Amino acid sequence: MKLSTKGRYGLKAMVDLATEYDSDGKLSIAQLSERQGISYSYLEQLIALLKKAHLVSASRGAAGGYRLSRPPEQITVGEVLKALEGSTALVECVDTCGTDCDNVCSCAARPLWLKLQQRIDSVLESTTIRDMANDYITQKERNPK
Amino acid sequence: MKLSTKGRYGLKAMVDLATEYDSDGKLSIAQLSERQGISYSYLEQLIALLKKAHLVSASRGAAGGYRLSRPPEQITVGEVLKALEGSTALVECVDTCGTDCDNVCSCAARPLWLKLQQRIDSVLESTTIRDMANDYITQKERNPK
DNA sequence: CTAATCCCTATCAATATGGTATGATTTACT
DNA sequence: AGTAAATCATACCATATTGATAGGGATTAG
Repeated sequence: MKLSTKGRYGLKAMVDLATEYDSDGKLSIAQLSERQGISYSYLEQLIALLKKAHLVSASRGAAGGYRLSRPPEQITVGEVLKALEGSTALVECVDTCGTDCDNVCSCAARPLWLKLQQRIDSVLESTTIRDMANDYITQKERNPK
Repeated sequence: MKLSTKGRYGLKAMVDLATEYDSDGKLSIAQLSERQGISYSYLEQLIALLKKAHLVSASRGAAGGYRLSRPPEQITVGEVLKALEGSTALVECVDTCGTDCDNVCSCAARPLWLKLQQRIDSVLESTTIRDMANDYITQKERNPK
């Protein structure tokens, strides 16, 4: 029940990009990886996932970089995690009902999974990257360095 | 962000045991594995985890088996999952604050993790094995076989 | 005594994770 | 035109986890 670094690193990168959105700035992978202490090549792969999901757009070539393809208040954490991790489902059977599991209908745990998933999704879908960026900025002001 | 079969199988076994609790019955690993279609040896290891956490108690020897060591309404899903998976934390930094991560205090994602974890735990701690067993039974009545 | 059961540990294949490396392509700038 | 900076696309790899199998010992009801 762990969230992998894929989700964590990628989300942090998105928040970082969100702080740059209003000033119309771009961030390169080099900048992002430096600001967050993440390996360049690894981050490259994560950004590729975000790009495939149309959450960021790239400008290639020298002086290129990435920026959010939508305003940060229109990007939910759920979307980001889904792009990075494939799905936010705790258990497969909650989204793809009964493909691989043959006793879904008589599963003792299914009601719990559904309830749990519902609560998780409600948080993920109601929180935007803008919210996180705001939290981040006020946090930084209180505790610089 | 997946829950492994460890947690799923183990939890289902606990619910199975809960249905037997009132009639003071025991269930052997052979019975449990048969009723749920899980490998005997694998289930054995999961039950060992539950035993170590004092959630079930065993009687050894012929005609032995397992039963819950407490009434099912006093066992929360959270306890069970913690015993099986080690922790229910989505991200390490939410319980062991700042042991491995050196920028906890300036992490853009931390407020989100805390909020998310809070919601998850509230479900896990307020749901008992008894609740799940009840759900299971009524579900079975509606849809026998 | 014996069969049934818990108990314990070693092993293993498959997959996911987290990361490195390398080279090709595109493009701004001089 | 040339070059440096950047994205893009793969291939590779070490390690850990997962999900299981196997085998044998210890305990106990009948």
